[in-house]
Amino acid sequence: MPELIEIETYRRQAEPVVGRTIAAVPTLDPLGLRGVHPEEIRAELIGLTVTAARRIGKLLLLDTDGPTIGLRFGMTGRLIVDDSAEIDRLEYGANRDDRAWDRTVVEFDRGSLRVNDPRRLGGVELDPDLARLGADAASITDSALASALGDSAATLKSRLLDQRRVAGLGNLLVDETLWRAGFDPRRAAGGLTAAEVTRLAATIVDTVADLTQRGGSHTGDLQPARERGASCPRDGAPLDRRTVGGRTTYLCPAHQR
DNA sequence: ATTGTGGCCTGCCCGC
DNA sequence: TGCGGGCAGGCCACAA
Repeated sequence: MPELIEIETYRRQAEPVVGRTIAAVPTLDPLGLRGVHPEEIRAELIGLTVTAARRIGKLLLLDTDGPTIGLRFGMTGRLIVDDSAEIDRLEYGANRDDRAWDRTVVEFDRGSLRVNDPRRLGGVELDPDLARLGADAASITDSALASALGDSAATLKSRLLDQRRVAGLGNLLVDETLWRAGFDPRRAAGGLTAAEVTRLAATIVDTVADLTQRGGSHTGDLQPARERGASCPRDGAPLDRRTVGGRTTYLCPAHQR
């Protein structure tokens, strides 16, 4: 999916719909509704006026004068507001805008919003439980990261990917951050010293800011080396490709400890 | 409770 | 050119 950086772009894109009223919801993919019947959500949505566009982690929130609308984008979801998309290409996503992949379409009194998601892993939820999300990675503090890592025996990477602990990081951002900070993703999350937690928190914040400026989660320094047989862009050592936290992981055995 | 695994979906890319 | 296999930025249910 788009990670925190892309969802923040979507949030800015969605700002113009604040103040608009939902007139119709012609498309709602049942697959993304967690068992709730499309008609049920449609009935609740029609007539609502959007009051704010927020983001927590990878969750886009549209507040209204009724329930809050939560939009998730899965791995391939893109947001199109008033028929224009700011991100027209996603790493690993399809490069076309096929209307057959529209999973959510909302028509307002003026203009529209749609989620185009070939792989159908995103979804819509009303009044999502925000308590299930950890501190937002873009501004995470030392102490928030320390409590997110806790004394966990799980790997550092899996803990950083766990949205209940730290919200917003996906596979690419975690690999980039750990590579920059020089941590082995397989280390126990609870095994970091206080100084290491401080260094990691700073690297997370800096990396998110840096890649935001560059234009996306896929613009990291490690990214060009995310392929078999590649070498570390920092020290030239052969990169290691393995599964950590259930995800494909690239790491440098020479400088990530 | 915590941690790891498998599966959901579909498009794309590579090699034969 | 066509086909099959492997891959994918997320998340959830489930099992140990």
